[in-house]
Amino acid sequence: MLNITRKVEYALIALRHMQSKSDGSVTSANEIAKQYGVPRQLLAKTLQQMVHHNILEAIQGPTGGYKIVADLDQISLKDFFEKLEGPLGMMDCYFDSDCVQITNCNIRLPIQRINNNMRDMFAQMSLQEVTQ
Amino acid sequence: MLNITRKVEYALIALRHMQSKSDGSVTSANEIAKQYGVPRQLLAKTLQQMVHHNILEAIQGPTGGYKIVADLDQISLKDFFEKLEGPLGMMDCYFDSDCVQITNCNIRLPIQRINNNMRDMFAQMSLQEVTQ
DNA sequence: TTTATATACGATAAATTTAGTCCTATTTAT
DNA sequence: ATAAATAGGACTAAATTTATCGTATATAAA
Repeated sequence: MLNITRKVEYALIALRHMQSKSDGSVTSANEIAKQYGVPRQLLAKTLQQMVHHNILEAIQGPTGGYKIVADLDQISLKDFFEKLEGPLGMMDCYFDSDCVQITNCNIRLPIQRINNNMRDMFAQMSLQEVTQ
Repeated sequence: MLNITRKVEYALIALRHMQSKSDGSVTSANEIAKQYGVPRQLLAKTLQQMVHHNILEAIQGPTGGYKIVADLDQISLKDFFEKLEGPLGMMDCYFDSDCVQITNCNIRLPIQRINNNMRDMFAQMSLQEVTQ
């Protein structure tokens, strides 16, 4: 329960790996996939998503790859999770609200309280704290 | 991401409903199912699970039902979640460990750190705080 | 003592979500 | 040209979650 997804897992593995390398250097999806035994295509998509969110930069062509361009200290874990997986919350009714029960639901507020606590916690942790 | 399950949701709805009633009174699965539009059988199983964990007591036969017997102040949200859904954690590798990558996984410790923070948070919230 | 209405619970099916693959296009260093 | 990389849409597979089915047992009340 409350698991993180593979996508987040692969993203963290990749970031951590890249951080261990010298600053200018570039890492291909293949390199990470091989070293950590992770599916290449799925990993690539995740890396591309991070490019999209300005966490990584992509260099194309052979000898290409990815490198970190964001300051991971400035990215909260909450933002990171949400960039990769969308809204972070314990119940969907706060986001899509196609819940028909909404009028006589007696736990909206209680759950929202849990939600806020969890979001606050992840908002206070930086990505750097996790990948360093 | 990081959603709670329906089971937990239904359990919270049920507890909250029961708390709003007078102390000796009994609530049937049917009553809750109808009032909140949740599937009766699944709800019933959840209630039975709570009986098993000494949160509720079941009274059988017609006029039977369930009532709260535990002190919800004394049950942490962490324990509650784990009673219903098993170990609370962001990655399974801490529980089943059939992960072949374990030796060259570079994020075990970082994730464990997140894990612990999350578990601590839920350990500090009581079930009563949520259902009151 | 029959009936109706509960809980109890194993087995299974349906639905949803997550994970992974396939395929093709584009970029670019050699 | 070629090979090795990113980019990304479409699709399939697997896993998990959610819901249902069916049957047994308990018991209050007619």
